[in-house]
Amino acid sequence: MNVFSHLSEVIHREIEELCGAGALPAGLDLSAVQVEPPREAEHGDAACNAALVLAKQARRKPREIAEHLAERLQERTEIRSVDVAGPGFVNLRLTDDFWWARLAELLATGPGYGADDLGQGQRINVEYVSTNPTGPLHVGHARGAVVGDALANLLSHMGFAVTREYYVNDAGAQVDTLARSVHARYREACGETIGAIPEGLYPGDYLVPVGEALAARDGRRWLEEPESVWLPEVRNFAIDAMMGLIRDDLDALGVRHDVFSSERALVAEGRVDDAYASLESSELIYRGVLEPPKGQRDDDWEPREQDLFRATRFGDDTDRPLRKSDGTWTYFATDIAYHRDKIERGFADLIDVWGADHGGYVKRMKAAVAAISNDSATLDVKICQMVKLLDDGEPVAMSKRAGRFVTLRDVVGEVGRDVVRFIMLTRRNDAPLEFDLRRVLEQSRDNPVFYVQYAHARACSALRRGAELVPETELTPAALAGADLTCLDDPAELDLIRRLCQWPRVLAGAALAHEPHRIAYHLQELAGAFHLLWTRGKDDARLRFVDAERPAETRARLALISGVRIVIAEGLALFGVEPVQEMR
RNA sequence: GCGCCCGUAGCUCAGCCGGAUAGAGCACUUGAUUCCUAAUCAAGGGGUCGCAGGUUCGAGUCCUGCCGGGUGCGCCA
Repeated sequence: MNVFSHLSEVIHREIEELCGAGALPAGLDLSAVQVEPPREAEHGDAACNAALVLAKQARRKPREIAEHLAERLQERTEIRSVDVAGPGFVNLRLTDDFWWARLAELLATGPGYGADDLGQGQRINVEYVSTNPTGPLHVGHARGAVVGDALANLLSHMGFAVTREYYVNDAGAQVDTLARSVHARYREACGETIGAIPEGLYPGDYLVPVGEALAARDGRRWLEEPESVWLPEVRNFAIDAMMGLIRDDLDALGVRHDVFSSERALVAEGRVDDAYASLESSELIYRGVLEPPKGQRDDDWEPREQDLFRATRFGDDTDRPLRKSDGTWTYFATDIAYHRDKIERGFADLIDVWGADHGGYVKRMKAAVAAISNDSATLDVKICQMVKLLDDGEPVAMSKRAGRFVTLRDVVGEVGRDVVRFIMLTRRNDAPLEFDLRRVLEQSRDNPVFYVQYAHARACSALRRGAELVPETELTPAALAGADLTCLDDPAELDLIRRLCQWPRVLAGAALAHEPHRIAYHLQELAGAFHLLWTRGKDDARLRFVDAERPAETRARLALISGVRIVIAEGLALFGVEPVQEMR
């Protein structure tokens, strides 16, 4: 049960009955009525703003509405007390019995607690990573990869039918550059002396084995041919090699996709022409000349008539070109076709996870989605800000131009997949992220990965200990659900139960807002409440989790611990992180 | 010049479609270990929520204008 949804339903019903009884006018709009955990614990277990939001439309004083509502809520058995506070908040305090029943419910559900059917099978497409197939992934890419993957996990957990997608930019000039770079390495592999890699080609060493593999497959046949002959062949070979590299990188991170969509295929199948024709038939394309861009050196600028998409009709700042001067499509044009393709495949909800450098494209892409779907599809773009890589507080130099950048593989090798994944989710996507290679391995309070993992390990440890000292009890969650929990009456214990019971609400909020980082914060708070209780047991023997002299209390406490373990494990699973059983 | 993101404690950041006395960690000061892992916990100080207006019963949150930082700006992707 989502406690807050439950209370919200109860309150909605009570208000409607108040309307029916004439205490309030009929036909009130209750959409703004909310029940949420109050910031201050003294305000109770749940607070409702109904009286404040309804006062105006009901033309009553907030406190008067609150008093009416409080009077009715008082009658309910699960509610211990109701207070009208401040300007008209209705603060609810639930009985201990209610909370114990929720803990039992959590245990009876076991893994999957908090899962819901919010999405009701609604299809949603999450596109992430989508880096150009020109080299290995670096740490910056890891952020988008993890955010997209965790978001997809979360949405799937909450009842959405999620498709995880990677858009392969295998058309355009950059893959030609890739092909030329590989050809240089190929000549090298064939025994030619190539010297320094020419300016404008990719210099990275990762292309050396690709050149060698090409030589091994095709021998010397591309040495004497003109570029126009070898380029398409080498390009295909190189793209395959790069995608293999990228997939391996993603594997190392535990990130997977259901669909890889090829830009080249999209163009070849005429899908861009289709999208163009569709926009044209809606009279959203015209021949026009754009203003020169300001604030940057524009030596080469000359006014030119182009095919322009009326993006300004949909909130963009300027209309956008669809064709380059050589007649080929712009990146934006193929991207429109790609998003149109997603919509035609039956997705009304699209999420794109992009890097910070694409921030300027959000408006035009949203405009395009609105245009091609007649406003029936939504696009949410999650921009992931930069990752600042540090080593014990000192910035780690990264230079893509010199072909020297910290690869994802290096970082995963250094600190492990789980650490990378968790850290990438500890910030809002639009806030920059510091990633300190040294600090994320520290075993201390300020390392969130450790702190949460340690709580899980401690819970496991106590359960192991319980199995030793009270061998006659079964300690599976299902068995513990039947325990007598009434001794869990210490404020710290009840506080922990309440936090566990917020899990469904946290998941729902994170899923609807597309904000997986909220889970990381909740896990940290939960771990904190658990660590606190653990230490309390040192001062106060009555609160110790495992005590062979008192098997009934031990059973109840192990039930609580089992709940903690389940929720932390659930959260980590959504993040794709393996919970640890013990710290070493 | 324009767009987008950000501006909250000394530092790094939360703050959930506006809600009550603005929170956490780090750092600093002090304390807790014969006992389930002290790899932890507790207590304390620390704020004009960038600035100024506005909307509202109520603004860190919404609107407008400034200031500061980041990022991007026809045919590159």
